[in-house]
Amino acid sequence: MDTSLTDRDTDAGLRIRSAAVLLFARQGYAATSIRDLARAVNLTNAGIYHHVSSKEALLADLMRAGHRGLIDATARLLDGVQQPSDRLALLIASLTAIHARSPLTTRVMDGELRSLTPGSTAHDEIIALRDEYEDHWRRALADGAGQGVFRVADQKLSRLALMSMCTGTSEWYRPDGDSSLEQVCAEFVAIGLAAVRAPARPTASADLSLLPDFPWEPPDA
Amino acid sequence: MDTSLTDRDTDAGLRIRSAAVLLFARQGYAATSIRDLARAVNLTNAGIYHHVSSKEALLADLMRAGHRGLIDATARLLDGVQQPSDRLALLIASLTAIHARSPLTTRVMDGELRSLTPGSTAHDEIIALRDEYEDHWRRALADGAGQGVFRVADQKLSRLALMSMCTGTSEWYRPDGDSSLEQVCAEFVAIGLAAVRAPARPTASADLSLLPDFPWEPPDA
DNA sequence: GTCTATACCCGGATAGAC
DNA sequence: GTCTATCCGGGTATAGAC
Repeated sequence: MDTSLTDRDTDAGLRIRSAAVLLFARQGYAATSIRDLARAVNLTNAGIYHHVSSKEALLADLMRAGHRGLIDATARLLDGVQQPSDRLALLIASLTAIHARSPLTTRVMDGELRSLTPGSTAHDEIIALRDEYEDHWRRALADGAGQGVFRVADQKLSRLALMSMCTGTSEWYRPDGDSSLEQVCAEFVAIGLAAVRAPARPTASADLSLLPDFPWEPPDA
Repeated sequence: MDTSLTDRDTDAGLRIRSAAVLLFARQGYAATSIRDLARAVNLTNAGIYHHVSSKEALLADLMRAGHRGLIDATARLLDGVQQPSDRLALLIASLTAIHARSPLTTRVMDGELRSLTPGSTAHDEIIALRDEYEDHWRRALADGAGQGVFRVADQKLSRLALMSMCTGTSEWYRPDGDSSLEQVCAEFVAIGLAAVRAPARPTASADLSLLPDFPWEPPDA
C-alpha cells in the first residue's frame, strides 16, 4: 500500500523516477507526457498510475526529495565549521558538485518550480525548502560581513551571483570534459572568495545605450 | 504580404510577440497554447495564424531576433577596444545588462532552445548564433591569456562560470530592487576581473562523499 | 484581417478484466 | 501489478464565410 503519493522505494518506483527525471530535464515537464514516461519504462500509460498518483505529484516528489537531500547534506557539511570563509567555500563547492554530479535532478529542481500549480501545497512546500536552503547562504554572508571578513556592497547581490555560477554547472559540466570536478570546485571557490573580499571599485562603465531594446519586451512584468 | 514567417513589424505582430515572450518566459513554450496567446491579444486562435505561420516559427523568430540583437550590440560595444581586460569588462557588463533589462526575451533565448525541433534549420541556426556570440568571449579570454594578463586554469571553465553569473540576472533582477543596474554591472565586472587574475590555489576541499546520491539520477546521460 | 466551425490528434486520468 | 478500452478535454492548424 502506498503511504506517499509515489512509491519511492520500490524497484518500479525508482525506474519510473529515473526515466522521469531524464525526460523532465531533457524536454521539460510540460513537454513530457505520461505516455512518453510509460514507453521509457515498458509500461502502458495506465500502468504508470499504479505507482504514481498524478504527473504533478511525481514532479513534486522529485523536487521535494531533491531539496531535502541538498538541505541535509549541506547541514552535515557545515556542521562544526566556524569561519565564514570556510562556510562559504563549502557552500560553493557543494552546490557546484551536486549540480555537476546530478545534473538532471538539479535541472528539474531549479527549473520546474513553475510547473507546480501556484498555491498548491506542493508548490508552497518547495518554495519553503528552497528558502530554507538559501538561508545557509544568507547566514554565511551575513556572518562574514558582520565580522568584517567579507566586504560586499550588497549581500543579496553577491549571493545570487555566486549561486548562479554554481547552479549553471548542471548545464555544461561533463565528467569526461577538460576539467575534473575537483578543479571546478576549487576554481569556483577561489572566484567566490575573491568576490567577497575585493569590493567593486568604480570603473569605466559600459555605454548601455548601445544595448538592443527589443520592441516586443513587455515593460511591466 | 508576409515575406517572413511572422510579420515582425506590424502592430499586431508586435503585440503578439509581446504576449508570446511574456507567456513563454512565465510558463514555458510547451505549456503555452496558441489559445492562451490569442486570449492575451484579444483574438481567436485562428486569428493568430494570420500573423504567425506556426507556434514554433514564432519561437524561432523571437530567438533569432534576440540573438542577432545581442551579437550586433556586442560587436558595436567592443569595436575599437583593445585591452583584454576592457573587453572582458564590456562583455560582462553588457550580458548582465541585457538580462536585467530584457529578462523575458533572454529567458526564452537561454531556456527554450530545446523546444525547437532538433535538426530543423531554425534549431541549427540558433545554435550557430549562440556560438557566434560566445566567440566574443572565447577570443577575449584567449587574448588575455596569450598576453599573460589573465591567469586562468581553464579558459572554458572561467567563461562558463562568468556567463552563468551574468545570465542568471534575468531570474532575479528587479528594477525596483535593492541595487541599481549600474551597481550590479560594476560588481559583476569586479568579480569577473578578480576571477581571471587570481588563479585557484589548492585549498581545503569539501568532502564530496557527504553529498546526496539521488538513487534515481540516471548514470549515463 | 478576423471570425465560426471543424478536422484530427494527443493529453491526463479512470474502470474493470485478468 | 499490468493490461485494454475508454472518457473527455484541449492541443495545433485549416477551411471558408464575412
